[in-house]
Amino acid sequence: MPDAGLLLAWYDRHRRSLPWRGPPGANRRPDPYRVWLSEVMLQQTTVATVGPRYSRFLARFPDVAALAAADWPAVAEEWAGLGYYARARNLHAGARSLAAQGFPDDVAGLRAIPGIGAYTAAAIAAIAFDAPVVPLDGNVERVVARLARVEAPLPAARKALDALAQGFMVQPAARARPGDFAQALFDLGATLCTPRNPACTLCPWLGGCAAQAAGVQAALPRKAPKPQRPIRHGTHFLLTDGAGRLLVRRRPETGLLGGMLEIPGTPWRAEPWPAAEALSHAPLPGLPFQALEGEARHGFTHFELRLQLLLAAPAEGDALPAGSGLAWMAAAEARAAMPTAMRRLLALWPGV
DNA sequence: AACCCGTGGAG
DNA sequence: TCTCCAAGGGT
Repeated sequence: MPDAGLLLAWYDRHRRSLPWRGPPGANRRPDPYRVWLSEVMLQQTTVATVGPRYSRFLARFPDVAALAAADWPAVAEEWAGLGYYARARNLHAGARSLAAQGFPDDVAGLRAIPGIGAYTAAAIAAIAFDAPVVPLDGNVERVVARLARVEAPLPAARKALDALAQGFMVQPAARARPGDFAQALFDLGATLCTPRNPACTLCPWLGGCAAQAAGVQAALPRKAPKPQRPIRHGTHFLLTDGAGRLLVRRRPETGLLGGMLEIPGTPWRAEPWPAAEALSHAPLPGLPFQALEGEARHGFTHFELRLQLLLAAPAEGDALPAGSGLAWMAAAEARAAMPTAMRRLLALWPGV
């Protein structure tokens, strides 16, 4: 493995300025809560997306105590649109547990917090507590696979890549600055050692890269092919009152879009719903529904969703079924608290 | 091990 | 339009 000092020297000149990073050369350890929040928010989510959302979340929930004291609807609203909502549920539950226990400062303790896996535990330990570990994320996998010219495809190659990555920590330069070394690897992977067209001529490790020497850098790391996504259909029911409010429902705590607000509708299945069949799932019986033009499309990780929308305006005073979880909410407020799939559905409605 | 779990941007 | 992918984790 090449010289860790070369990468750190490059990082000191080219590091990205990001909201969750302190000023260059800061000797003060960052707040573990902020590192935790940023790492969770960055899971499978781009830096560009996270930037403003991280700042907004932190302004609303500035520390563990504030997040622990919040109720779930407030946290869900703050996370709406970011995806992978289990992250928010775990963050919230974790804050409530940490508010009493304090923040663990090693990998094993961090790993026990829900939503913190091998990567995030290593990242927090390295960045917030100077633990001599290398967090293996997609960037580090790519960088290491190229340096060592690992031809085996992911995810099977992950263990080998992790062993190679941890090997950097035998170097005193890396051990002296574990948090900076981890973030240097992230920045290298994000700005130079990119998935396509890596900028090898600018790389501080140009001389030590086996893939570049062989001319195969752009083809690594190899990945197992992904299964194709099936299509699912649903029909939802937009009920409006005379005061600009919508009938909304909170989804079950676990599973897809768990704990988030939704427009009530049918289950999502492979076959489209004939209107007559869909109506048996309407939240209020016997209403005259009008079909809205068009279809909302939304791609999830493992299936493609196509939704139709039926519109009705219940008579004032129509009672909501007891125990249904249905509630009236102002349209703008509801939209802001909903996941993207539901926002797309609402966009079919000219009312907002 | 193989699935499940969101979203937006780049190419 | 379509594929790929991003500071992954849980089951």
